[in-house]
Amino acid sequence: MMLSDAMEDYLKAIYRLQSETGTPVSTSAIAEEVEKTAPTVTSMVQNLAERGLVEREKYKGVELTPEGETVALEVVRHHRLLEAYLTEQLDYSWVDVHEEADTLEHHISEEFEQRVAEMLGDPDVDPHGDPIPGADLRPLDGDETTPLSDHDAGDRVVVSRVRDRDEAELAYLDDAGIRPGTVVDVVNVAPFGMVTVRIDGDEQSLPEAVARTIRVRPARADRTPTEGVSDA
Amino acid sequence: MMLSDAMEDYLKAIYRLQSETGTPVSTSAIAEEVEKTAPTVTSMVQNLAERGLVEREKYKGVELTPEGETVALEVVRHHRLLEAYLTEQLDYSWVDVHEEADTLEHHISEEFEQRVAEMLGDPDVDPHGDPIPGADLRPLDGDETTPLSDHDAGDRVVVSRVRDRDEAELAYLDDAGIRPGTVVDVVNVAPFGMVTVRIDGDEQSLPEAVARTIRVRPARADRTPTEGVSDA
DNA sequence: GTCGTGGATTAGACGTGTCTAATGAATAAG
DNA sequence: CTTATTCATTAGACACGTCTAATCCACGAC
Ligand SMILES: [Mn+2]
Ligand SMILES: [Mn+2]
Ligand SMILES: [Mn+2]
Ligand SMILES: [Mn+2]
Repeated sequence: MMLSDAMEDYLKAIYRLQSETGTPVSTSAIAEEVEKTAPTVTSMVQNLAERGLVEREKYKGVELTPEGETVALEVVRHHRLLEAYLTEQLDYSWVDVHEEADTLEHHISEEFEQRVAEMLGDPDVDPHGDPIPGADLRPLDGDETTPLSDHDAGDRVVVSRVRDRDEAELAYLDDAGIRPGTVVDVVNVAPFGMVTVRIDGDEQSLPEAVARTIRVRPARADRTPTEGVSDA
Repeated sequence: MMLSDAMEDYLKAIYRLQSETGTPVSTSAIAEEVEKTAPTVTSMVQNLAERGLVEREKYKGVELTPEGETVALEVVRHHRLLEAYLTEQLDYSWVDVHEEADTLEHHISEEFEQRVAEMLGDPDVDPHGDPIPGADLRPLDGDETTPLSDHDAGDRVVVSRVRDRDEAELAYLDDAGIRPGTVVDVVNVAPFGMVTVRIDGDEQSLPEAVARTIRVRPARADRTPTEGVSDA
């Protein structure tokens, strides 16, 4: 099936929204995600439904079919492999890679995908900590991470993934030394505004808007997998 | 100026045809090069003329303006850098790179171009021996090479460039051990058909259709630049 | 239950790149 | 010169992705 860039972007958007909420996705949510108007989305969604890539209930919402999900996973795989490749092989900063990958994801061949994956040793996360779908395009596991802003003073957590779309935000995080793998101690959570954390001994405060986009997992005490859930 | 992939491809086509013949380019020649119908070409050429990228004389032909040539050179630079990059860094065969580059050339950023060029050490030819325009996009020098088929028995020549668009042909050349830099002794030129050559001691015959697409330069006796024209 | 309102869809339009069919221009052959 | 042939252009159509304006539907407030 020959799909346009636009169609791929809509499928990716629906995929993302669907994974976030678990429920059918609204026209307006898609419109916001792809930065198009609602009627534009309606007509594209009709098109995708005719091709069997989404299931649609009028006035209700839209869901990916298994085929649609596979396409979305392919695009996401391209995107995240490219991000990894650009940072590791071409010396891009993780701040800039998203935009470049967002275009290239639609234009690389299967061969390119394979060679890049091989060159990188089949990585399973991209530079922002987002999981890279495998070549088989099986659905990804559910996300176990929690927003940093949901944690309490005293918690010790490890940064798992950060949002990759906002360059200013990434630059901020980069500067703060926050990236996947960073160990963070939550020092204080003020009711409304700042989250104060300690990183590498330094204390600093993060606006809640930022803390909400940093996804973390519990730091198991000093890397000893004592009470780990299945990790194999 | 925001140009579509299609416009870039037409400009590249006009550029190629113009460098080959030196004269204004006909609608039908462009049509053949881009694999579109003549009316399609006419309308695109009108569009390009309105944008000041080509100079057009109705029923006569079309020529690039300096701005149009600059765009063409940019696309050609992308194409050839990508080909070099794919072969050198991603282990592509020179047989396959053309197609991949033909798409990607329209979708890489200036940053990508720069990083690739840097990574490769600013190469000046691509894997097929075609010159890569510099970052300044100055027009390329004229081509000094001659078709192998124009040579006579007894000539010793060095392969300079081969045609990159025909994968079957490239596979053939690859197999024959013919690539840029290969030293070739012309053993015999039959009036119509074969050109017999010696490469690395082995004699083999090439169909004239192939010999015509292999561009060579004289092998200066054993790499001693005695009677060289200006080479600095 | 009715109704108002917000979100979704339909209607209708436009720009782009492409096509086929019809027409027009340049030129080579007589 | 006139004409036949070839090549280019114009005319008109279509698919696609997008928009704005008009209409429609669902659902929460009453
Ligand atoms: Mn995209
Ligand atoms: Mn990412
Ligand atoms: Mn191209
Ligand atoms: Mn080439």
